[in-house]
Amino acid sequence: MKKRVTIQDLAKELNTTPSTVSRALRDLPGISEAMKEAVRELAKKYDYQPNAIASGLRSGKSNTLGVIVPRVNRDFFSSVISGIEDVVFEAGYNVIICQTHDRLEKEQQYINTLLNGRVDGILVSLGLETREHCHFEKVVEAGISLIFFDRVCEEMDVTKIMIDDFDGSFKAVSHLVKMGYNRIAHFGGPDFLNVYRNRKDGYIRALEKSNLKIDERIIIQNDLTVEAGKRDAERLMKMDNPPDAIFSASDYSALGALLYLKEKTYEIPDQIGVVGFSNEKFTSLIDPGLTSVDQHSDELGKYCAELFLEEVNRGAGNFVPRKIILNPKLLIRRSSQRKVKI
Amino acid sequence: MKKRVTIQDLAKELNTTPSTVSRALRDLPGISEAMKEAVRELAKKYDYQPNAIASGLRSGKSNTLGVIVPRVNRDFFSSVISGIEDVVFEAGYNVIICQTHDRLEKEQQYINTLLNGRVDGILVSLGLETREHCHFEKVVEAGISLIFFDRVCEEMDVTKIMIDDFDGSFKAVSHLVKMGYNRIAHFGGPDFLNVYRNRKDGYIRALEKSNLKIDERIIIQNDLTVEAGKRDAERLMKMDNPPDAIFSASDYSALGALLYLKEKTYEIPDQIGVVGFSNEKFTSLIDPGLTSVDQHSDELGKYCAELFLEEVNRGAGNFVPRKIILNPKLLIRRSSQRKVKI
DNA sequence: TCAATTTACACAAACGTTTGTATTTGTTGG
DNA sequence: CCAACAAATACAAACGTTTGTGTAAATTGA
Repeated sequence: MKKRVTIQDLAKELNTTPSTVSRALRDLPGISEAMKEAVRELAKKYDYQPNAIASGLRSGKSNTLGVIVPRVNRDFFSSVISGIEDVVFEAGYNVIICQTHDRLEKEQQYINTLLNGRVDGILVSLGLETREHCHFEKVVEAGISLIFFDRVCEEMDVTKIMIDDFDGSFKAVSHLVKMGYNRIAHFGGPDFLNVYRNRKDGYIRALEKSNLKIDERIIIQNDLTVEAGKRDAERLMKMDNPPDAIFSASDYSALGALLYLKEKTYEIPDQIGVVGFSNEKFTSLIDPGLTSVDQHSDELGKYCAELFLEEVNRGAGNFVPRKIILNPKLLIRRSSQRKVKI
Repeated sequence: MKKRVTIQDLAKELNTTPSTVSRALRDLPGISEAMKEAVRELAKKYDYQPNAIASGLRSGKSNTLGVIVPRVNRDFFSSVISGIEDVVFEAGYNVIICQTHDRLEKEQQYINTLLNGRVDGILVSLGLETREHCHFEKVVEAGISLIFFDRVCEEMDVTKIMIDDFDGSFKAVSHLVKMGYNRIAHFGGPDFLNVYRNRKDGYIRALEKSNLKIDERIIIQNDLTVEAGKRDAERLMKMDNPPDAIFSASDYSALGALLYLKEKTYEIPDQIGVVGFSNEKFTSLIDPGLTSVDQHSDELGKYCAELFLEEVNRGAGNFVPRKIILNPKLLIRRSSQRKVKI
């Protein structure tokens, strides 16, 4: 086990001091070019690697960014993460990824761990259980930059970046209407999360605009899993007056519905249309292809990262929190393209 | 911006010293129960949070584990990561996830970053480009525990954990043979990676055992993407003597093949069978369902994590590197279940 | 030529812990 | 009652950087 060479070792060999070596390595002013060159050369010779921990302790900066998401195995989130990583890694930051599995407790735990680890910033997309936000207040109090994306905490005065869920829903439902569906059900998530409330509102607005009746009995709130989708599709289809289309706020419950409907040999899209949300990879692979709303996840991640970098570079005080809303895009696939309009 | 309370603040208020407080908090012997209680109480009162950076600097332990994978948006990897996280988080470790996107350069970069960040261990699954391993030697030299999973570096004398790719392939191909297919093509990856070499060997062995001819022309090496699958399926089907089944070392290229075949209206599985590898989520969603080999990804992640914990607890010297091989499981879906045996 | 300024470096403290050792206090046995 | 010992705590150094300040030498300007 090789002992790692430190700044002090370099200084000793050059008959100088750690401070000079440190400044030389970072190319700070006040050091002669000759000395800088000598330091760089020796550092290279010994393959000197700075101790990020020591540096972090002294400077108060860890060059690490924490990212908290419900789960990494959602294409949406893993794609956002890729976007974030691409940008911040270039700027010399590490990324710590934390999965809450939609559990509030995990979220709180991770916030603590990240604060203890002295990350320079935290990017969060809320879990399904999160209705309070005192754990996030701690982040702000600690002077650490906090940015929400997608599922945001609206009460907090920090930067948020999301997509226009209302608009995405509105487009999706308007498309269904245009295809001739006129009794459109909705699967939504908890109302306290911006994304699900807005998706529902967009759905309602689109119906209103088309003078279609809003029927609370076919607006269903569930946990947006495949299983919930199956279960609630069954419930809907067994009603006296079943819907002729389902617009789900999640691709997963849309998939559940689709699987149920296929099993029961409903004709999709002719008999019943299905539309999801998020443009998960599988939506283009299944049969029929599932119409969905793309959230520009990669772009969103990059944007998040850039905002974070700007915020840390400007210092907490000199940065005005902002809200950024990206326009989503409806991707029409076969599950909603009725050939025969009734 | 609230100043964080330190061990020294607590010591001052209790008229004692930092060392006593530190030991009290960690419940070390040599401190009276009364003092421990007082310290704990005050720590709670001020919501004292230990500075992990300072602790890491002094103790030489960062309580962080680095995980390097080709990409997080593969179900296999994201599931392994979940397994790892579940286990090590309980033990007080953080996880830093790094994506190489199968690029050697990224892999080397991340190794450096993790070493600088003084992680306590690194778990790696190799990228497709990795043929050398001096960047991993550095990890061992630094005395940091290194564990490979799935795509391992065979030359290195460290713990490796993988699935029995040979066996998985053998099972898959034997199944195809049993279903009556007798000209089975193979999509594989680079031979220098254990997983692809073994999958190919298993394929060959299964053919040999069934006295089927090995035809090099229908053993194809590509980059295992969907596109490659499409392209090479086309190539195969345009041969004079096309195969009646394709066994792919990756679900993605199997999917590509399947999409091409469906587009050309080949009957799957009757005219041609398709089998993939990894049991990606989409395999059960597409139509027809894609037969695939499950790698127990979650279990594998947990196992990795447990081995890491054992290794750090025992200290680098007192741990015998080992090789662990999990048995994979063939999941038979419709894409290979011929109703009519020819 | 000499004070004023600049340049290049050295010195030392600090970041918040952990840990080995010294010291104080209290307890025990002969 | 005092040496011997154990228990509880204090002291101080250390981890490897960064950074504010001090200081000598080199440079400048009149």
